[in-house]
Amino acid sequence: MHAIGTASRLSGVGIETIRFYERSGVIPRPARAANGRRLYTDAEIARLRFLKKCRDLGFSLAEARALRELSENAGADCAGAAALARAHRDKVRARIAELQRLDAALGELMQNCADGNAACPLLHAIANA
Amino acid sequence: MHAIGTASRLSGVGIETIRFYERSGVIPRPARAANGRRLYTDAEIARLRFLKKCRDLGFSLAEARALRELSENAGADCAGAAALARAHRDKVRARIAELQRLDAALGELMQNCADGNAACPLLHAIANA
DNA sequence: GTGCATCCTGTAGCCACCACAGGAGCAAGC
DNA sequence: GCTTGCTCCTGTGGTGGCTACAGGATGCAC
Repeated sequence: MHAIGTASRLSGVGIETIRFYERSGVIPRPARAANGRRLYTDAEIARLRFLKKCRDLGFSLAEARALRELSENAGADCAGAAALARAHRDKVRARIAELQRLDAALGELMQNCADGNAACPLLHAIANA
Repeated sequence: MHAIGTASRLSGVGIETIRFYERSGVIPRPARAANGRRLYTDAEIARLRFLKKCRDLGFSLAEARALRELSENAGADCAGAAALARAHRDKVRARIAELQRLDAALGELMQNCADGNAACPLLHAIANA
């Protein structure tokens, strides 16, 4: 059984974040020592590590929670997990495409700026597009 | 002078968003009619359109506000605007690179899932990476 | 005068945390 | 035994950029 600081260090999830996960029901309430301090088992720390990896992969907290539940159920629903991951990858790709459009638009706007014009073409373009 | 609904329609900025911009000081408080309703000049509506375009280009509200101030000052500081835009484009590109890494990682994780394995390789990979 | 659209203020919710304030406990060194 | 410094506790408020009400007042067309 480990204190919250140790759990944080071992899982990579911040102390405040662990307490936030508990408050919002993402993880169950852990055991408490006689002095009221939280105590975490190795399994609970593994759960936190799992959540951290999901968040690092860009899954929302709700998705991360769903994946954790899928992984902890006997059998580990592979199809469900793959569907979640596919949907998430599609969102990531859509966002990439959107940002690439932005990148191109910004490039165009900045292009004429390098010419040392007196009136800024960038600001003018934004104002009058 | 136009009511807020007209200003919203002409600028593309939502009514609640216009009031939010006012509350947070992004735009100055407009004139009021005798009955207390907000009245917007054409210049103020143009300002809203400018902000909208900046937001559509992915600038933060603070950056949008800075650009607006640059554009309204006499002379329209081109170098300042270009610097803001460059910094923003760099952030956009960094985000694209990050998302592309995520895309690749997700692809790898999903790869073995299609094989119809009993134990889900995706969930296993997240749990034990 | 009746209905509907529009406007007003103020507050709360979204996401995923992060940063306190103000206090309590605990272990080590002197 | 006392101080120092670390960790922990609860509770609250802030971030960004809106969005969605509640509960009321007004305006305008029929």
